[in-house]
Amino acid sequence: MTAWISVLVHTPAHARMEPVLTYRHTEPLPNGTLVRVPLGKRETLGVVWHDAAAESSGELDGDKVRDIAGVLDTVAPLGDAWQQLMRFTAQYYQRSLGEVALAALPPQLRDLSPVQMHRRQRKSERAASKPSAVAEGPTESPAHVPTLTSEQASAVAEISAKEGPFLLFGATGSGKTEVYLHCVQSLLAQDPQAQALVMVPEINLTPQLEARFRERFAPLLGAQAVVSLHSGMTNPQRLAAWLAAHEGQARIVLGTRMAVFASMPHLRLIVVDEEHDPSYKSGEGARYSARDLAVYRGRLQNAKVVLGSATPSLESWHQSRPREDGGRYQRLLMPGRIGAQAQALPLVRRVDMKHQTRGAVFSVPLLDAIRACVARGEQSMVFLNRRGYAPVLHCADCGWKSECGHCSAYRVFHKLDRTLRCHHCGFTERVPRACPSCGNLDIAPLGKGTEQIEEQLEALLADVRRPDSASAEFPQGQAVRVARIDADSTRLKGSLQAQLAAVHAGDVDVLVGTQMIAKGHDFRRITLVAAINPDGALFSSDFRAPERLFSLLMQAAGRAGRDAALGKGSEVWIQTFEPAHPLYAALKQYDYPAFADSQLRERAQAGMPPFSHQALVRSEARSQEVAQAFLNAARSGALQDMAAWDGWDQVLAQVTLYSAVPMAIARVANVERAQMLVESPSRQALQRFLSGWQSVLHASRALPECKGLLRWAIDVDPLAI
DNA sequence: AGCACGCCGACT
DNA sequence: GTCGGCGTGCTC
Repeated sequence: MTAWISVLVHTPAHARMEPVLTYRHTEPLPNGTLVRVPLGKRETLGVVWHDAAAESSGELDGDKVRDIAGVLDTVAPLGDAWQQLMRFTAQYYQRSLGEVALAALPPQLRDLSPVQMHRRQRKSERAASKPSAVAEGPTESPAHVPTLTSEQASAVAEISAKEGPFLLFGATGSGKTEVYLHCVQSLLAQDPQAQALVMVPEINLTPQLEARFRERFAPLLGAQAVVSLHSGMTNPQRLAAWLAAHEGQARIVLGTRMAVFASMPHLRLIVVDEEHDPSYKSGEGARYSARDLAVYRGRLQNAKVVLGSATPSLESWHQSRPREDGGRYQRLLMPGRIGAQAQALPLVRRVDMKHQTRGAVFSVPLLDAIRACVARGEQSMVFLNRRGYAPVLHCADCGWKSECGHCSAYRVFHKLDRTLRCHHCGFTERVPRACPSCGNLDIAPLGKGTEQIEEQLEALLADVRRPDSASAEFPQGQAVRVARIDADSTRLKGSLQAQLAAVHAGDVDVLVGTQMIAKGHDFRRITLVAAINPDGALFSSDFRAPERLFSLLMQAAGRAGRDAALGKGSEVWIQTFEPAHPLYAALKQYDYPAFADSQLRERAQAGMPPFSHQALVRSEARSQEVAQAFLNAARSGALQDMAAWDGWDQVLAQVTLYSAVPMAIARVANVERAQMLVESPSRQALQRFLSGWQSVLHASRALPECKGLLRWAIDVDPLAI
């Protein structure tokens, strides 16, 4: 018997190829079956996909059809819900189904034959059934389960009683994680098969989350019931975790945005922690938002969705307005801080830099406060979102600046290894001794980065001794220890964890860093947090910059005073030229709702998201002219060539196409980039427009004026414009 | 996306 | 003389 099998393979949208190819097999195969198929000269992974909508339309001569090379029949077929999630993702983010579905599977699935696959599964079965391993003990004593505060308890109760999706608006330190743990626990207790998915924005945050969930659930369910899924894992680890989720042994899946695509047949709960975090939006391939897909997936699989944040995205905040005003999420409030909750939140102090020495990195009052903090034996955290020593090197004589030859950006001065480095293309050179343009020896750094902050702090605190540090070895007491944590200091694997451990151990008095240190890490002894120069975001052309700044400063502030005993005197310092700015005023009151509401009013007035929906088409070429020509050609194609399409005028009437502009950094690694904004008050109209426009975009590529176009891509719901 | 074929520049 | 750059074309 011969059956014709439709198979989805990894094909990007721009390849002129049907997303589903037809193969021959001895028997019919159910949808979602993983197969290996010959494709050209190679063999590749495919998913059986009989779908009326995606079925290859054209006639195809029988002798072209090849046989399926193998069926991965030890793996259960991917379920309907997973297939539907792939269809939705592909359609919403304007990518081919093949690309989305195959990219959502663990990479190693692509290289394993059915036999190898079977062996792999046998191996992990044996490992799972061996209870002797130390880490695996249901033998361990049951974990201590803390009693919930009344706030936490009522959040848990609401989540269990209502349908959601929920926006858990909880201040930093209000114990959101404990709410997640309880929700997962009651879910797993109710249903012996149920699975939960818990996502965090960053890989750095997975170890502590995993530790917390393991401690709580490994004694109840066994260690193999909790798995992680993120890009820091090796391919075999990822495959094993993915299979455990797919087969249902893994009851709890923890991970970064990619985990939203994990096959979880019994999924009943999805938690998106720090839901506002931009890391949930993918920047490559299909530019999906794992947070938005989580909400969709929850509806699809009848799973509860909990989005948690102390500073929700304005989109989610708006969605959680009262139901009678059209809100679709249930807003849950947890304003209190636990542990230190009796204490007030850290006092926010604004320093007016207009009244400080021009060019000074540290204002006098901030420096005094840091010195006092050190003298008390407490820790401070100094925060500047710019790594390196100085963002640019400058010649005062001829005006030369350290531009990158390949990008429209300056190379950053890194003093430690005496290099000029481009943060966009990586181009690195030794710092020249003299101005490369005029030979002047007097070239100077302009602006400041974390390296410089670290250096200056060491000098400014050189005379301060740590309290009670005098010993035989150090009769005068020990010098203040300044440490820096940023992408440069943590380049090596494991060095972030090591540096964090040093801070926790009290080996550091003053911690300098980029936003890396503002996120999630639970520093207990920090009582002073300072933002050195946060003003940049206030007048940025990016309309989301204030939202991000507020969130970042709230998170940074959340690092201070977490220890109940020290919490009382904690302070957050903001050095600013705009002390009266409403953003800082709202921050001082820790009043996210006021800030959000004022931002939303501005957005509504300007017709910006969430009151409109956006997509961006980006193009790359060797020249800016070609990059823009492509966008303009596609634009006129939409307005003219497609005018005859049935109903197209109604779509166009609801869509605004802006003109092509160079991107903020127009050239990166000698590639010119341009973009075009598409906007509509109706999400559906935008979707219809983009779907219809695809063919014109593809066709525009062939136009003579677009010769040399390197690539283009659509970004639906872009985060930065 | 892979992978091949094919036609022009600097090097073992 | 080759090695190798990436432009173009094809895959059931």
